[in-house]
Amino acid sequence: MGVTIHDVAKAAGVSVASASRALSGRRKVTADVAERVSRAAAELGYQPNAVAKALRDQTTGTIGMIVPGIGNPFFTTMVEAVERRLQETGRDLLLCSSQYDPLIEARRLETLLSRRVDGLIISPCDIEASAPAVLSAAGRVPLVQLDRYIEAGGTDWVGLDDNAALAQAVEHVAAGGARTVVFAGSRLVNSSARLRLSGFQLATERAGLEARTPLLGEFTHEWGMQAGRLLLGDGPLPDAVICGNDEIAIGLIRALRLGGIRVPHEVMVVGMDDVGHAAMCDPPLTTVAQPVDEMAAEAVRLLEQVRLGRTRAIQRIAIAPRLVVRETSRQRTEGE
Amino acid sequence: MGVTIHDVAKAAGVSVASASRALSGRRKVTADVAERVSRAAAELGYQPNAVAKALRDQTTGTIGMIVPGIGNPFFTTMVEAVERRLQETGRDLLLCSSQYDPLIEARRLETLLSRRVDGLIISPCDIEASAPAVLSAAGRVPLVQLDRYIEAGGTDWVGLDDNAALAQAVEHVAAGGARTVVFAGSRLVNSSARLRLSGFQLATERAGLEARTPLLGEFTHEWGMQAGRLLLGDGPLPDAVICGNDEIAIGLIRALRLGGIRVPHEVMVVGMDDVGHAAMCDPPLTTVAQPVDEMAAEAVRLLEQVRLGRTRAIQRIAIAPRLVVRETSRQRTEGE
DNA sequence: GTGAAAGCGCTAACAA
DNA sequence: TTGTTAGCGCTTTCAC
Repeated sequence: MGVTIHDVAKAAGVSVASASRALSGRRKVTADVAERVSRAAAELGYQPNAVAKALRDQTTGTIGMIVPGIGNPFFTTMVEAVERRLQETGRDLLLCSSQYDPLIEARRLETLLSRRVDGLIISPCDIEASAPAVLSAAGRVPLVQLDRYIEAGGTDWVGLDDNAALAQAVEHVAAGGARTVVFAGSRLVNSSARLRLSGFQLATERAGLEARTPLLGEFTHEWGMQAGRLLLGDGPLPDAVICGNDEIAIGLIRALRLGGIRVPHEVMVVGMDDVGHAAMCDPPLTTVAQPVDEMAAEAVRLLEQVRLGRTRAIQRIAIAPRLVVRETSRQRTEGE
Repeated sequence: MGVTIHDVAKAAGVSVASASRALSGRRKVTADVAERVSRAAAELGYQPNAVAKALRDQTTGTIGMIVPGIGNPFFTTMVEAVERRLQETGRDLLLCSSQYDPLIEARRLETLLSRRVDGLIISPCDIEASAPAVLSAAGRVPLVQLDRYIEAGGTDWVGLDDNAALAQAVEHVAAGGARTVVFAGSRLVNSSARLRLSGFQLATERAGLEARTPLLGEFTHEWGMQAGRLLLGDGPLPDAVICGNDEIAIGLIRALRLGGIRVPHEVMVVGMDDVGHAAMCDPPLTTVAQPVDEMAAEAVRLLEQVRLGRTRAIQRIAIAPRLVVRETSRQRTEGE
């Protein structure tokens, strides 16, 4: 480490100012200077110091991202999409996991801020407890919430149109002949959980289906299995189960099959997200896909807008989902 | 943004030096000064500028990590483990994906270096093409390879003891009564692929099993399915299939079952890694677990050692795997 | 078109 | 113990 622009300037026989100009190419220099500087830089193996540049420019070219957990394939997919998007404009991603803990989340927010990230993309882990730290951060740097959000509002948000997603799922099973249907989701500690449940209720009402008491636990495979067992032990099965995410759906199907129930013949199951192993499980899972790339693109675009200093209203962008019909939901033929 | 240590000093009525000392607590100041400074800082909402500190200290408290793809659950698990580990010493992770492309990888390496990361953890995507960039980076900053590595050697490495892993898998199916066995892995473009194949060959030889021609493709579910179909269409099935990772195993099992073959009754299948859905697939997958947390810890520890300036020999740390017997490999009872 | 110099925010010498 | 100051590496006025 350690060849600076001074070394390059000296080797090229010019001032540091000229070296800087030549290297950046943003100001005119004579061809001769340009040539000498670029050769000197190459020979010395000069590599600009981004830290010094950041201090000088008051911008780091870095975006911070905080997700509840990197283990969850949904967030992983999001991270990947955001990273790709940032690459296109030469920026880097500072990634943190809050490990589903608002305290850790607040701490990570602090360090990201102290590292002077140019913007923040966050999926807050708790709809209430995350609010103070998120709002305070939003006051200091462009911030957009992605997927999950805090109740308080006050910052931009990009996510799924959960109402539309649940409507698609419910209408799909209704069209397949379902009359009774239950929702297996997560306890209402985050916005996704709440939105999906209320979207489900809205949709079943509109479709005239009988909605049983929802099963609320975690967004995990384990909870899916438990929910399946609950269903098995509790009277007649519903015609269909709509799940809060794919993991729950896969666990639930497994429990059902272990209980001797055939999917979709006896119970239809629909997941949500379409990440990870949804397409590969057995049978392949019907689910509602989140347009992850679009969401990432929107989030980055929003960050940009604020950065350009435009004063603008707070934006909430809900992106339309796409139903992916695979094999866990069979369209029953007429009269069957 | 924008309250600096100067503002704090002025508000507290002391010099910036005293403010700095009081804030860091690393040098003696009178109780009075300490008190006034910390109150001023709190009132102004002072937040130290990590960029300036980094420039001054010539250290950023940041570790760069490059993995081939964030979509792969194995790398995700690794990233998570490393992130957790770094947290413990107050450092942050700058995460990049090379997208399995040596060119992108080299570029990411450059920008990480220019951001002056204190160390680099990388899983090079290509055993040969990744070498120049990795070696050049290793010359500028502490670097450890994790999991995959480049052929050239010359840097520290932490990974799985692949020979031991394959030995465990092979001995397990041999003990279960297998006589003929085939390996379904990835083409030999990275070190993991090579090591696992050679480990397999060694182990089958030692165990006196008949090893059929290996099936080499990608580390993906799709390739697993294709390999399964290949097996189905090609004469008598082997007694067991050892797979290069869990994704391949899950795909292969699916293809086999679609072909009417029962697992493990007709063919035993063993995966490798034990991340993602291995435990949750149907039937649950017997696999060889990578001790991811330990590997992450070792990698971070190695970085530390170099940082402390100890001159030391290049280290290669192979960590022992752990066989996880689930249901895709049945121990056949004696005389069956 | 080029060079000298200021300054981004911070900490550690060095003096007092 | 405290204050003054230099300097980390860079870019950009401001003169020439």
